[in-house]
Amino acid sequence: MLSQTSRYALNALIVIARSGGQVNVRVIAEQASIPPNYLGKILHVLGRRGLLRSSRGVGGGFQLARRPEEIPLLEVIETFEDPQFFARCLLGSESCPEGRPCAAHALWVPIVEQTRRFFETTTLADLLAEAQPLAALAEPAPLPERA
Amino acid sequence: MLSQTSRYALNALIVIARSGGQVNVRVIAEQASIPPNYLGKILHVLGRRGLLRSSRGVGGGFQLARRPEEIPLLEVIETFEDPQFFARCLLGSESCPEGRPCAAHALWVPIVEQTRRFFETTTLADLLAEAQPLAALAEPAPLPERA
DNA sequence: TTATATCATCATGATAATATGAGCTTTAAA
DNA sequence: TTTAAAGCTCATATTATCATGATGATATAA
Repeated sequence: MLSQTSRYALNALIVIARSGGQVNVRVIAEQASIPPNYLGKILHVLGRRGLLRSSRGVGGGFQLARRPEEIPLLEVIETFEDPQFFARCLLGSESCPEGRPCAAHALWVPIVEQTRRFFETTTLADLLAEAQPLAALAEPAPLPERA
Repeated sequence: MLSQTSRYALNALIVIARSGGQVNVRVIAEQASIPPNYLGKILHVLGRRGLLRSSRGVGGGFQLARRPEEIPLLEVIETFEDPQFFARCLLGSESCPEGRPCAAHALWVPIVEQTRRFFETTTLADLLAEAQPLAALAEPAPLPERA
């Protein structure tokens, strides 16, 4: 459904949000199991998109540019997926032109709309709410400070 | 959402179903705007899967192995997509292991389930029902016989 | 002011999906 | 029995995605 890149971005944002402050690429890469070099590029793009702020030098890293409740998943996904991601119909190679829909159009539209609405209304905060109980199960100290 | 290959397969099946009988690769490729060589390979796979029957030699071609009402879209899609297509969760690179779901799991499952159900319950016949009125609009003779 | 940690950027490689082309095999018709 | 139509199969090309590595720029701290 989503590209590997979008999944990396979402997982990285969860790690950053959970840290509550600034984290560097190496730490994010470790915690989210993402190749560090590739992650650097992804975070840079999220920065240009206005979702992250970065600072360089000793003690630098990335932090959220907004509160998690103000980051809908749709905004993350749009950054890395084809802009036609939700416009594209089931059978067509492009979006169905208005007034000349593909064979599956009427049947497919409700599914796409519901999916789009999910990404529009679900925010990073919702993922955190789901994720934290699990982290608590897995690790003794859910929010350890890092050097 | 779907790969190009799956979309080609669905569109090809629609053309074959509409013909009502046997059609050769060249004709299907023209009507569905699919590269003929690539289409040949796709149809061959659909044949091995039991969705199509083929016959060679002069006057040969492909035809449906079952009635359109008995061909759920899911069966076509499973032929070309990753088997994990519907098991894969939003954030995970694999399906969420039982008892250790990813951060988005509980939120995402209803969306996936609805989508899966769509592909399970929608058949080729449903696509034909959608497609035919459009063909009638576009062409004077909706179901021309072909040599 | 020097050293080091860190993000920024560019160039390159690996892999999978998509697509093409050529020759082989089977079948039906002349 | 010959011929040609058509699917079958394999080898190769193209493209986008995913990923790595090396170097440059910048900020902090000693």
